[in-house]
Amino acid sequence: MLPMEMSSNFVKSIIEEDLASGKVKDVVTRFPPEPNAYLHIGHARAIITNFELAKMFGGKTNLRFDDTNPVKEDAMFVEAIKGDIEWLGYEPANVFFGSDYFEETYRRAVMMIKKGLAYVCDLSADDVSAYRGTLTEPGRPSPNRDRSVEENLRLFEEMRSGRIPDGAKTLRAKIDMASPNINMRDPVMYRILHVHHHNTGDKWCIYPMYDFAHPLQDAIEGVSHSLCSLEYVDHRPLYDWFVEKAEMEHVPHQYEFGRLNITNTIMSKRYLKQLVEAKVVRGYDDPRMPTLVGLRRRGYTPEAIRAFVLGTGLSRINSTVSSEMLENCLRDDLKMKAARTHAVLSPLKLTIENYPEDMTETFEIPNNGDNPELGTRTVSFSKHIWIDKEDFAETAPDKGWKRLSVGLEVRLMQAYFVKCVGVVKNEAGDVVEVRCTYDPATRSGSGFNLRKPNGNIHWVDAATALPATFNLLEPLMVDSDADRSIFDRLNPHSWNEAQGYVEANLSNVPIETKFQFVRVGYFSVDYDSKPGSLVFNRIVELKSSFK
RNA sequence: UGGGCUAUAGCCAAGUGGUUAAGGCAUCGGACUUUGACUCCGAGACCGCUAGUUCAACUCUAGCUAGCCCAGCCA
Repeated sequence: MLPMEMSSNFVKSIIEEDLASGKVKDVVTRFPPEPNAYLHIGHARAIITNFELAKMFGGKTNLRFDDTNPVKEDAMFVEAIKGDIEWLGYEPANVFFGSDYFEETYRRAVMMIKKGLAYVCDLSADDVSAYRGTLTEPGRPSPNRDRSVEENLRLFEEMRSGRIPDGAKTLRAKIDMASPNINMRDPVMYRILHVHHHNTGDKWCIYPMYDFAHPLQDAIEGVSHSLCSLEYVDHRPLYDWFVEKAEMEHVPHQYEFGRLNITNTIMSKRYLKQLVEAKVVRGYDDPRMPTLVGLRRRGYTPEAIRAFVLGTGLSRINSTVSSEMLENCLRDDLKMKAARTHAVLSPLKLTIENYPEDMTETFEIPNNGDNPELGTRTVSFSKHIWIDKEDFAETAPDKGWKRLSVGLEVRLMQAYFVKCVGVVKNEAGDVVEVRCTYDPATRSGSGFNLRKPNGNIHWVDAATALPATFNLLEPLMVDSDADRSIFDRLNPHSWNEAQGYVEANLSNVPIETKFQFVRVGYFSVDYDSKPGSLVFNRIVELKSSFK
């Protein structure tokens, strides 16, 4: 069963307590992506968690683009990210940018200088690093640590004016160079970057660092619960310090949860970029990619992704969930929603000897036997039929064989029983045609029950079937050994194409339409598909206990 | 003795002193079946380890072990 809402977890408990104690009145969360990459399913977890949590408590969720580093960001991603969130089914209460708050952030920085809590530092990047100390040794104070408030004010203004080159000065928080938490050793608050910003243009040449900007942004927006991943745990003391020292009226709190990984799936932005740039994949929306655009193109539904995220829970552990879990969510979602039709992926000709050459029948059959609301469709039947190679073996391999073999009788689903009376082979000895006879008394729907077939197989009428391409997608990675290069871990068979046939009624299917191809799997119409040249992506296979 | 975080079945994950330790995925049986699907029934845990507190410990305490994170003018 698909989980429809978030089960018990530590963040939910915290919110319940905060509400009960009166510490928090309005639940406000936010999803703060940096606009520098396509979103992937790991982001989907953050999105879904933030939105569902707020929704559950009558709160709201903002989308906030964390655009404090113009050298890495690109406005193109802003629209892409908005689209992904909308596709997932969420609507942000507000769409903000970190850059909306540059003026306010600057004022707070000035305030902190006046309070003697921030200073302009002349150290180079290398020197800042050297002065910082190591994990086991304390750092040393910057030579400029005790500059006067007046001088700091003057220099900070000078930084802003544009007269100082990149990297020559920084504004630093005056905290504790001996702190065992390295984040507290006078972290940089502002750096000089003479770079054009996608929102603020050339107005600024100093940009705030994440550690300073983020808590202020949360505070300004009235965020109550600021969720982030585990690697920010060590930043929380800094977060709280900035909120307090910058005298923010609203006090947000940060809570961290573990990242979600999926087996056989590479999730880091960097690796995904490498795959695209090396042309290992066909783009960010390649149906093998774990990006939201990739999953969408492949045929994953927002409902399945939401069920997956809700079903895997939330904790302070970096988890690696089996990809089978995601696959199951897709099957579960499409089980009742998708029409079930016939497709033959590896065609083998079947000829019914006792069926008249010029006869054609049409059958009205249900689109989904478990869901009458999906209606019916008409399929044709005639002397020449395509079946799947896998459904035929000249001699049955074992007594459990439930398909067709010489001398055995199976049901062509929704049609007739056919009995194999012989085969035609080519020079190489491969079976190229199966010869059968059919029994008119066994017509589906007739109530015939005098004998049981050896199995049920799908088929399409060769006279009317449409040729189609099937993209049989497998994991990009076969090896989870993170020590090896991703290029050494690639699955050489991640993309297999099959040429086969589908029912004639699929001639005009729109892209992204989902089907269950009976006994084969769930498929979605690819973006490249068009009438006369149909392309289907296999989203997931059906489960099978057949070995 | 840098600091921090984590530890419940193969994978996720509830559980916050007293329950047969939820649930999902996976796996293995069985039933049903015009999908070897679905559905249904059944099966799995010495709760990281060791001491302790307690009538009672997955839950509290101490010690230990293992894994992950931190030394960007990235986020």
